[in-house]
Amino acid sequence: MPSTPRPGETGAAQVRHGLRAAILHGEYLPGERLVEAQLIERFDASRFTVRAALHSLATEGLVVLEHNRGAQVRKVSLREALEITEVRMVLEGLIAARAAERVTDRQASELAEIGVLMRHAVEAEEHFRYSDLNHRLHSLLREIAAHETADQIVETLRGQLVRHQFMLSVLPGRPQVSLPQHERIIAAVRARDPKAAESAMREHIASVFEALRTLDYLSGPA
Amino acid sequence: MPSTPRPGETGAAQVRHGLRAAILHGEYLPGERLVEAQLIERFDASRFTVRAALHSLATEGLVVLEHNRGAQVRKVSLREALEITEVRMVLEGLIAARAAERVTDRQASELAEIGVLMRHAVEAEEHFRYSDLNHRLHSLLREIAAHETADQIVETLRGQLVRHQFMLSVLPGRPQVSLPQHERIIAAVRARDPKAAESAMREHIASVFEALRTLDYLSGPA
DNA sequence: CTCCAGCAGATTGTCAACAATCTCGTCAGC
DNA sequence: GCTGACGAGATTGTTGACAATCTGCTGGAG
Repeated sequence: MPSTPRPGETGAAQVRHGLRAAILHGEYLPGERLVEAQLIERFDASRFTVRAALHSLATEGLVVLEHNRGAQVRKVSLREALEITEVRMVLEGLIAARAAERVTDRQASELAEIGVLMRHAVEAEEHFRYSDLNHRLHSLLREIAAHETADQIVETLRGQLVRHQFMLSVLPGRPQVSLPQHERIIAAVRARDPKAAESAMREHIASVFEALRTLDYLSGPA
Repeated sequence: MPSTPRPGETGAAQVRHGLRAAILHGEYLPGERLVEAQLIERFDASRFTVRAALHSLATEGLVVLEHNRGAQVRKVSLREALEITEVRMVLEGLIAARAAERVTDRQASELAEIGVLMRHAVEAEEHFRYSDLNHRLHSLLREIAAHETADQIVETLRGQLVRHQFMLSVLPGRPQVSLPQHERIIAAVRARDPKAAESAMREHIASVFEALRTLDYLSGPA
């Protein structure tokens, strides 16, 4: 599946999106070399196009380029993952605050609905469903906040974290911890209280931060 | 001055730095087209190299690329400038908090020194000197915090703001407003009080935010 | 006088070939 | 048996030429 070819897009953007998706899906692991010839075959693109995509992803921080040694998927150390999570904490805090200022009645009930579904998912122990709702919640908040700059940075950072976040979602007991946090965020935004929304979001991500740090001891200093 | 040629660097990075510096210095104005042929001559580089640099700066947000229409310096609207300032507010808040946790005695006295020099500069109405010290203060805080992720994002955003910040520094009365704010930040970091440092920094940049917004009415909706 | 089609010049997008560099296996010397 | 130099193969860096597209001008029709 060489990614749906979008007619409106130039080849470079197609390859970039495809490769980005592949890395995010874990098809290429951190540290793995991205050989141009392979990518040319996979995406049926020219070397020029592949090269442009690699450079672009390098600036985005998803791959690293070394002179005369080509590209490889960037390894994100746990220290970096923690830094990224800290940055996400303050940025999503900003987003939550703005969402509380701008939320419409319609959006407020959408939030409420997600909250209810989340509780059901946790009670039924449907972890995948809960993880999906989690994503929808953060996504909806960003949509409500309509803060392009913060939005784009958060999205970029999320890309760099995929592997670590995957590990997190496996941690048992997490949903029970995060559900009330999510509910507090939803309540604060619905109450149109920016400060409460920001601090609820920050506490939530701070708890993710701690969980990530704990994970370090579990997996050891690889 | 085609930028000092660094021997250790590949051509692409040289052109990128040079062009970046040129844009930041205002040699190319927002909206101005960056014609490849001109850049080839200016930096004495190949088209390939110039192209890579443009793509890189595009991902960084300093230029925009349109298909078959080449590159131009990105115009940052006031709305975007305000968004960027908000993001800087929370990120530099995080940096200030971390700086308060990690500051050494030696760094603390460096901060104190900058504070004294700032006061002198304001009293002597040496605006340029104050602006320089301002830069040094924020820079030192980032060094103390040693938060690579936040640091890099802030630096990138600062680049996108150059034009607007230039306008700000011209505003009369600003130093009198910002001096006490700076002093509070320094005091909080020296007291090793993360929360106080964060809120002092946030208040400072929130005030910059308001000043920027005011500027809108002065210059009109161009 | 105004508007639209068509053309020439300029500019960018793409490609294929060549040059430089690195990696890794091999072999001679100690 | 071990160390280090050598070289073939693989991979990336760079260049120049060619194709596609856009922009602004010219000229004719209404």
